[in-house]
Amino acid sequence: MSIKGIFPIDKWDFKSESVLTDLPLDDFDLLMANKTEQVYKKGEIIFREGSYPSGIFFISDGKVKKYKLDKEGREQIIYVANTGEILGYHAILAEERYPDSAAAIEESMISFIPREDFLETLHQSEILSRRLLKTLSHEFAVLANSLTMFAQKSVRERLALQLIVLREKYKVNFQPGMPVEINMSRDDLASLVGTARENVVRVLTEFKETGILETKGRKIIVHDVNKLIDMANYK
Amino acid sequence: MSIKGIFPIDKWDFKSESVLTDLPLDDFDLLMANKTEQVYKKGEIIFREGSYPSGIFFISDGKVKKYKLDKEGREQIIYVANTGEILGYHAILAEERYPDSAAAIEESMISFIPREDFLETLHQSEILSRRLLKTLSHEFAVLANSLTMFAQKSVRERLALQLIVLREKYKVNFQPGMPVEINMSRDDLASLVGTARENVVRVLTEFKETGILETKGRKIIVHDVNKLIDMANYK
DNA sequence: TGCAAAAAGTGAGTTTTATCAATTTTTAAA
DNA sequence: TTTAAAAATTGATAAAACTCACTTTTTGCA
Repeated sequence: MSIKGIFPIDKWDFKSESVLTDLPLDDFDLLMANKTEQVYKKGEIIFREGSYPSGIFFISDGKVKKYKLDKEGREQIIYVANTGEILGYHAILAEERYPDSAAAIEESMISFIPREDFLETLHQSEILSRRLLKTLSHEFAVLANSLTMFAQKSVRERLALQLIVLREKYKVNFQPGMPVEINMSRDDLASLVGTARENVVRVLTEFKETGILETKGRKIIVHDVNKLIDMANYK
Repeated sequence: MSIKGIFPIDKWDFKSESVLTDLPLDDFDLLMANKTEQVYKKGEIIFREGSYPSGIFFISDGKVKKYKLDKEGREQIIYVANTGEILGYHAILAEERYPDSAAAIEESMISFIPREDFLETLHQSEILSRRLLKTLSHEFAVLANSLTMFAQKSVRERLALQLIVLREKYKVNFQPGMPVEINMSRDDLASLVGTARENVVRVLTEFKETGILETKGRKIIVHDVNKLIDMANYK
């Protein structure tokens, strides 16, 4: 059985991939006219909170964390964006500075589309505009879920929940029964779950002892998603 | 000095009032053609999470909490919407069910605009579409802030922060130096701050003892916003 | 206006989470 | 492969937050 039958994964995923796929050719060409592509190494910053947006980014391949730093420098991950998703459109559409920072969490291939091209395409294309409205509205639901999770769930429940979500994001050429390796540093995991690294490690140890998962070095392999769903205590 | 000089209140406010104000007359008329107006008493539910959206709502006067219930029935307030703001558009634009519930937290006058009228106006009006994109993108920034607050701030800091924000929302015919009465139940405050009622009461007592605020029955009057900003420990 | 119900407030004990100080393991570069 | 640096892990203690049981105050309605 797919995860969708047992867990509402949609409610934890932005789905911004669907914004650009199968856009009418005219719109797509206009948008991509001046795109430039670049490799970002693990840890490299794509844009910084508070700076002025110069365009949007498309993840051809890789994973990117969207995060905020508080004044003590503590990082909070808002969302992990995957291959096919776009970044940086919020700031341009809101006519504000970037509300968060973005950095690659693994080596990633990312295209840059200049602000003017994005806005011009948006002006021309009702489909793009409609899709952005749809995606942004869906994002509202996702963030409302995350917010509620942070406000109401324990560290153990939050980690269980995020592992379920991460497992989906780390699927590549997945076949049922195949193991999925979640390859994320404990620090990133901690800042995704909103706790200290030590607590993540302790709960992971607990999950290992109950047979929910296994670790190989930093990699996490989930053996029992159902138990994880139980641990998350999520409707 | 206005609050804007000392605290970034914009980052905590959706600003959805700006969506409908001064819309071109044609668009506005089309949108309002079949609107119906209704009074909601304190506590009355406007829509429920998980149900299908039949239209959008406009708050002519009053205040509305947007919230989610977990499976134990514990409530988490996502946002407090004020006079002039609109509600319920996320679900329609995302083509999903309502991601949260909405209920009046004081007697409110609210207009209902049918889904079809909203969508037709959106189709006709590039301005409406642009404004929604702008508002939704701004909301992303607000929710990212809230999420980070829940993940990183203590109960005391969160309560201080929310009191600063609530004080702005409860301003009516405000003149500098005038007292602002925040009239919200301790239960609602607790579910806004993401803690138990008892903790809200304890921190409020502490704030009273340090002269930050005063209470009159359930009403809270903030005397020293600057100290509150200090307590919130917010950049 | 009085009164019952609801809401607010208090205290004590327990659980959860954070913090600090280490040690061990893993990673990646030479 | 070796090895130094980075990352992960463990343990102990302190601080924060939660829960339960209860008392007091406020509210809104008869």
